[in-house]
Amino acid sequence: MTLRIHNTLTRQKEAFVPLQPGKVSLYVCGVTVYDFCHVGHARVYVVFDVVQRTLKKLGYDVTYVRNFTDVDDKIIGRANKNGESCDQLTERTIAAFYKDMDALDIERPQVEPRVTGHMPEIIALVQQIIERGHAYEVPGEFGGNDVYFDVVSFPAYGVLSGRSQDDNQDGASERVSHDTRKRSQADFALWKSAKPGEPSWESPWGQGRPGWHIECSAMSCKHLGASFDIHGGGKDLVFPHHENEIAQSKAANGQDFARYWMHNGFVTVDSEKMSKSLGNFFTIRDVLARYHPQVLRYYLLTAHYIAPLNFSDKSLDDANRRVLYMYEKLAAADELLARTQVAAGPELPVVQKARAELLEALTDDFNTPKALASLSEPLQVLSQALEKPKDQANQKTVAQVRAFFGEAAALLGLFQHDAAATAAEIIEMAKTLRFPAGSEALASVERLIEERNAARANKDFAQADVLRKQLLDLGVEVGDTRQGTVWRPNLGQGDSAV
RNA sequence: GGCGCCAUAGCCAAGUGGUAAGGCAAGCGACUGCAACUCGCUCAGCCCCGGUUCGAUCCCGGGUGGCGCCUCCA
Repeated sequence: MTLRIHNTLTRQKEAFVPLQPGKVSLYVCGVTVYDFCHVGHARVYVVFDVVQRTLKKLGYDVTYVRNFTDVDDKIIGRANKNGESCDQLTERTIAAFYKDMDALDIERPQVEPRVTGHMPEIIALVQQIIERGHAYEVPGEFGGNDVYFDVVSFPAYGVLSGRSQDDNQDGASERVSHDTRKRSQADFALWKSAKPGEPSWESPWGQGRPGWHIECSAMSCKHLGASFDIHGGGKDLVFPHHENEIAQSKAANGQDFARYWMHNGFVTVDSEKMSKSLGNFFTIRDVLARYHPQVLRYYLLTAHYIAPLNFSDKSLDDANRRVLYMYEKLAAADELLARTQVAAGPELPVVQKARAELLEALTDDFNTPKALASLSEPLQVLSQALEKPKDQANQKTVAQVRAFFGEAAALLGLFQHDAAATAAEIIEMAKTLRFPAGSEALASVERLIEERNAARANKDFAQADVLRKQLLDLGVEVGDTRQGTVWRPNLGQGDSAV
């Protein structure tokens, strides 16, 4: 099956042909580790997790590299503010990063390089760029030299972002303070001379540290080679970060750099980009305090990765209901299959169709909304079959659809957990959020339920219905089952804002 | 100012040159003491104006409305 990828470089969907048959090299820009990740970060890494899973499913031997930026102005600033070392800050942040990623079932890349571990490679790369005449030194503020990339010396500058050098001049001249040491205002730092008290490394230009962009050129080259298949990241990295990476890498070795560029759209809040600087962000752990990780993951996959994704309670609540429903159906299937011997047989058309649609969707530029839609029909068939579980044909349907969801799980990173347990977790989260243990709210719900049960026992149904209405007003749905009365919060009517 | 993206039902969201997936919500029916859950059924002429075409939501041009990048940002 042919994989098609929208390539930022050409702004077109192209058939994917790897550099080496059977192998895919993938580099995704990681995070600068000075703070917790927000939902925007979650989206990138969930998206590329699905990319990576799809590539594996297609039989490729995937080398996935995702870096940590652990030297940076913001890290230094935050560490100083906290009164701790940069190392302490970055180590702690990386641990938190893993906790978030693991919760979202994001698989670890094969290589996770850190900038601090690649100084020799970075320095060598900068030297190479200087030697080839694409960078120059200027005196730094506190001794040592800064090294800048000479944009004018590299005519191809702008291929990715579609800007001419004149465009950049115009824009930059209004907002960026002029640095008279730079030959062109578009020139960017490859190496920064150290200021007192900052982490620094010995280099041919004195004590200093790398500029932001050079690290990715150095690390991708080391772990994937000068030329590799796919380079990804958030849309905001197209310019200048990725543009600069291309310039540096090509200037250094003259070879092709990444062949396919993938950029995911932003997570927005009220249609505005979620970002640290705007302050309109929600950390992953903020969200996971209110929604199950599977719900967040599902939600992040409900839009195509290129499109913007507007973050809202309403959307999460929709996802919450749907994911709970799906897990409950899978749990019911598991329960049936655990006590039933189902004979094997030819695969049902509905499963064959769904599998084909799922794969087709993912191989068409990782169309996850379409992929999720492909699960609906088999799920419906499963639900119908579960209505009459003694029917042998239905049992077969349940077994086959359940098995198919196992396959889908591997691709989407959903439904990989025990279904009954996950469904229970989702309900429990909603309960404890709205009716915390020991709270008056919980006590009153339980009191009403008892009263209602007493009324029902006395056949006083009028009173029972009054109490049901009261519970509903509290956001509680009551269900009378053979096992007794159960209740759950009315998902999606929460008053809490994210 | 430069470059670019988006505009599909109440909400979210796919998609195709030939009369629009899926989800949530909603309505109706079944089930139920009544309900919830569940199952079944119902539910869009695709921002506006031109053009190309036998035919456009999908192609081209213009407009309007959102948004992004050009400064750190996933």
